[in-house]
Amino acid sequence: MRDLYQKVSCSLGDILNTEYPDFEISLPLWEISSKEEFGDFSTMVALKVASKIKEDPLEVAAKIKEKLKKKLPEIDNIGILKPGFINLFFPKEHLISSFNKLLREREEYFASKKEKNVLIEFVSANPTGPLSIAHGRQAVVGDVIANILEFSGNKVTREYYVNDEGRQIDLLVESVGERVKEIEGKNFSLPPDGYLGEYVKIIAQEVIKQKPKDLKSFVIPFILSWIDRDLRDLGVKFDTWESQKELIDNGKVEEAVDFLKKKRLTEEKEGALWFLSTRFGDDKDRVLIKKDENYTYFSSDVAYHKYKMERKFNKLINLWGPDHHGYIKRVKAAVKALGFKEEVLEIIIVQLVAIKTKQRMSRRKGTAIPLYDLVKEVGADAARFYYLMRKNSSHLEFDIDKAKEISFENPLYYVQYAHARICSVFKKAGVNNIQLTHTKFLKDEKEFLLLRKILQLSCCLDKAYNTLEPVFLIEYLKNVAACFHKFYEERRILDEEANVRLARLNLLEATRIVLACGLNILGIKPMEKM
RNA sequence: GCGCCCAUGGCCCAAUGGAUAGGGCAUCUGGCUUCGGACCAGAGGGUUGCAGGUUCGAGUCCUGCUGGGCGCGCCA
Repeated sequence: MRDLYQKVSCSLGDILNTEYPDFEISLPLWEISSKEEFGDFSTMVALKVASKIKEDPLEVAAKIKEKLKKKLPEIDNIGILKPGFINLFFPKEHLISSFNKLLREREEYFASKKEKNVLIEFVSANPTGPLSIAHGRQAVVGDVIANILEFSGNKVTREYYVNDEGRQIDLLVESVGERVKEIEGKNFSLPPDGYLGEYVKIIAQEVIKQKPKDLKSFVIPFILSWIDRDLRDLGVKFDTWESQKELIDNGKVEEAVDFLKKKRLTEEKEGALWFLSTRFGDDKDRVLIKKDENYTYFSSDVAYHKYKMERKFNKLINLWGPDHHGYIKRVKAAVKALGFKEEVLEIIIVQLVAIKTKQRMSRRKGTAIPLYDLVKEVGADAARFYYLMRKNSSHLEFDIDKAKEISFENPLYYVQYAHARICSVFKKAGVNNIQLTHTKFLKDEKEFLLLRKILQLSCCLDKAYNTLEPVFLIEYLKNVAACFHKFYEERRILDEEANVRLARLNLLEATRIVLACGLNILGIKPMEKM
């Protein structure tokens, strides 16, 4: 389907270039038809062109159709509908040959070879406590974006940036210290903005047990081990953990600041050192070194991004929470000032998880809902699927009191059920490996409905890849499952005569491959029974 | 005060300025002596927050209003 899609896109692009050179082409030209009666692919370029040149859309569509017919003689059915849509119907032989290829190559059929070296940084929550369910979304979305990139042939490094330096860390360590005193029965007083969560007491107990020499260098790794464990329980594993403290200790921050200084992009004023970020599109200049001679968080971030670039990645992706929205301009400014191309860095804002409770989630106040509670309650797979059900930019409603319903009503099980049903049919049929013949015995319209649907996976993956939105894969898998369940209800498989039976078993196997492929990319294990 | 985002059936969400505004949950009605009923088929439910405007065409774009969320540190 992918090769067909590309061919069809090129043909249409050529026609537009020669017939309507003034028309600016915006991709994608074709989209998967929203309804079966609209064929395999639809386009509304005729409408766009017509509005630009003030002609009748239907006439433009007719003209384009004639040109398309000449370029694509193998496609016998091209339709035009009401306002000016052009719809393509692929002949069955095309679908059958794609079907054969799919069965031969299996998941590989949908893979591609982009061969970029990508760094994706996500979660990066301060090590000041266990991860919350809000971080869970960042973790799963980042992980699945990484999977999508990997499946498309890129080399991907998953990185967690550890903010192990600064005021929040000091506050937490101080809070632990006071809790230690409390447990030991001494006088204690929590700092004004100290951390109030119960976990602080757990750490304090651990401190008493292990009696570390230095509190800070004990507490942070301890919390990081929690974070790592919670992420693994969710099925997310990082390749590298970059420490902010190490960037400072290794002189990388100093180096980055000096670099900007030498380029005369800094200025001393009011006792502080400022980066002239307004020269690169920022709203105001930013402090690099504070009056008290300490580096700001921003200055280590400049160094961090410099260090990212130096590691020879051709694409950097950052996943941030919406609270960092105002931070984008200054980091992009820094990237430009450091002499790198701005487009290399892509920043995705993943919205927070909205909680249906009166109280606001705060880790410091100890009111955040821990990620491990959710995973314990519903399991990693259901949590992952649920997290991916909205676009990155959409708020995700999350009612923790309904966590059990999340697992029971999770559409994941609709998809898993389709996979398990297919496995069950194979078990009943008593076949282990399917022969790749008999695909030519697919004749029934119901069969082709399902076949068309499963072949769309490559287009769906392209869309998810281009937009970095895993939600399209979720929607697609729900769609495939629905299509399969319907087919299963309408047509028998095992009690048909031999040729049809084998053809349908092949169709089921292809459907199973598609479902498994999609689920694997989502980091979810397909179930053979449930 | 400045800036950003959101408002779509009872609830949660879809819909690159384009095809009859779609789907899930909930409600109601049907469907297993037959490959798994965690399924399928069907029904009801909408003036897309309000008022204008732009055009062949507006849920989508512009202006104003109402109601909600968030960001605006030499915090991290």
